[in-house]
Amino acid sequence: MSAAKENELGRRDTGTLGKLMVLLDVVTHADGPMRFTDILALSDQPRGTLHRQLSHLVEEGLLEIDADGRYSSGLRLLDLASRSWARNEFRLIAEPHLKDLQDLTGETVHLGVLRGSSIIYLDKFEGQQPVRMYSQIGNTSPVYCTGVGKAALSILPRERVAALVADLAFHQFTANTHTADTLLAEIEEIRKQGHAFDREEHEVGIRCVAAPIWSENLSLVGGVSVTGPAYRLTMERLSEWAAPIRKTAEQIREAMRIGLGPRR
Amino acid sequence: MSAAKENELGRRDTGTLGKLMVLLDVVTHADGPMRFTDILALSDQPRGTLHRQLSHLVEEGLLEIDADGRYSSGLRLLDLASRSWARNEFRLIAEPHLKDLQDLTGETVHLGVLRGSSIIYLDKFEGQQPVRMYSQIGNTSPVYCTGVGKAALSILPRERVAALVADLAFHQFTANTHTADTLLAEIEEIRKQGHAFDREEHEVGIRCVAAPIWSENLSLVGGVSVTGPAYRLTMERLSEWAAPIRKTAEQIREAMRIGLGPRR
DNA sequence: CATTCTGTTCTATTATTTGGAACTTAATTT
DNA sequence: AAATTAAGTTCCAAATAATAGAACAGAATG
Repeated sequence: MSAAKENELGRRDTGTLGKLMVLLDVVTHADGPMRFTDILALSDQPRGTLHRQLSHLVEEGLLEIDADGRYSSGLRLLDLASRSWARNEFRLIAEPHLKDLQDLTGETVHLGVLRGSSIIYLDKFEGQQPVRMYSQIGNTSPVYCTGVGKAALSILPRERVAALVADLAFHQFTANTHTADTLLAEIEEIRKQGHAFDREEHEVGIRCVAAPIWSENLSLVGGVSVTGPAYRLTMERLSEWAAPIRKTAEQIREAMRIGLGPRR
Repeated sequence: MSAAKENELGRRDTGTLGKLMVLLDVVTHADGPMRFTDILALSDQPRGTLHRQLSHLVEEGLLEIDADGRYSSGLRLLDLASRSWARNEFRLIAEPHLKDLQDLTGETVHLGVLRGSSIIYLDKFEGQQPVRMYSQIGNTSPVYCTGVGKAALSILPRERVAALVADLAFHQFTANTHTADTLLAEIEEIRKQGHAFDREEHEVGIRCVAAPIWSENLSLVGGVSVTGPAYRLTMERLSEWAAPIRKTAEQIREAMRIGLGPRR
């Protein structure tokens, strides 16, 4: 894992909080609970310092330490995130439209938002019921291999896309996963079409269509998608859904203009 | 809101992180986005100090600030929590047992854990039944009006329960919500029975049965519950499920003893 | 146009964090 | 079982970051 290397990559790691957040990242990204020494090896802090930093995080419930002295992330994060999610304005505004789209297509509908070079999934409507679970919500995926990600990139100014792509490490998830060049080419296509496909680029057997959503000043950039198994979601079927999904995205954008702008 | 008062109530608010977490709490507990001045009124920091603190939180993605300068909680929390949830050992161990219980009862099954004087819901298996309850993973509820909460208290030493109850503010959610005295009395009952009922004490029309789960050193205390609408979950029905739910709790406890204890 | 309200920036002072070593305690080896 | 090594914790002078308060700037209000 290159978690410790994040220090060098853009991320703020100065200031008391910055250093603590790096630690929190290290622990939450680990495959399982970490012992003190494991963390020490990844952090470039002296032992005494690290020990106090971890103690502070534990005291605040951001980390937990078990009987064996192993650290894992704390449940306070769940509480904070649960509130953050429940009150998220974008999600609240989009919710009814996502539900409508789910009713229309019968497939899984996702709402995602661009954060750095990842898409964070904010909501998901599956089958008959809204799933209020973190099973997928809160998950992040790379921009370059998700429908929502590519849709989001397509409405950013070209220079911002170029800058973002330049800093990206492309991991080849499937045979169809993009590289920098093919990604930039497809984004031009998406600009014209107004919607993006994921042709099994992230996971074999999974396809999706997505359309972008954005606020006027681009402070919020994301998208909606309809996702499902390739055997059911043929490219023809996906193409049929392109228009309705663009319409849903448009409706959400409009609702945001009204809903978020009363004080503007 | 008494968010700022938390300073006086036990919670650590010294140290750089402690102060920042108080702010994060204030913002995430608010009903909506807060302006700088709103936060200033609840915090006892000078303006300049508060300004920098908020900037740091925004820089780390723990808070977000919109075009109108209003603060709300940041999406980074979702990402962190999603990982925390996915890798939580207690949840992973309990998962198959919860699913079995759901299959058996057909009603909603919850897994909760005691944190301070609240129960945090860690997982939920929902039936196909049409009646939807408002419950969400990561949500917290007071110990005194939930089945899992009362079950959890019943396995704590009496002096710890007394201390916890003494510091509790009892909000009367329904006509059946406990007060300190009735709660302590019922906990004695639950100790004998091995399971707890929620007789519409939190929400009118919602009942549940719960059984406690705990680790040997009480580092983890929580419970499972089966919850549903009162018209379907008569007290007779709930009583029938008391045995199976105690069995599920027992199985999870056993699985934890093995699953969490290889290094012990 | 003056005035208040709101948010931002600056700097000497103060408090916290740091780094390094010393010190326990647990695990491993001989 | 003693000796050795590793793992984790505590301590304190020095370095660094946070604080308080005032001064500044911009927007909203009368």
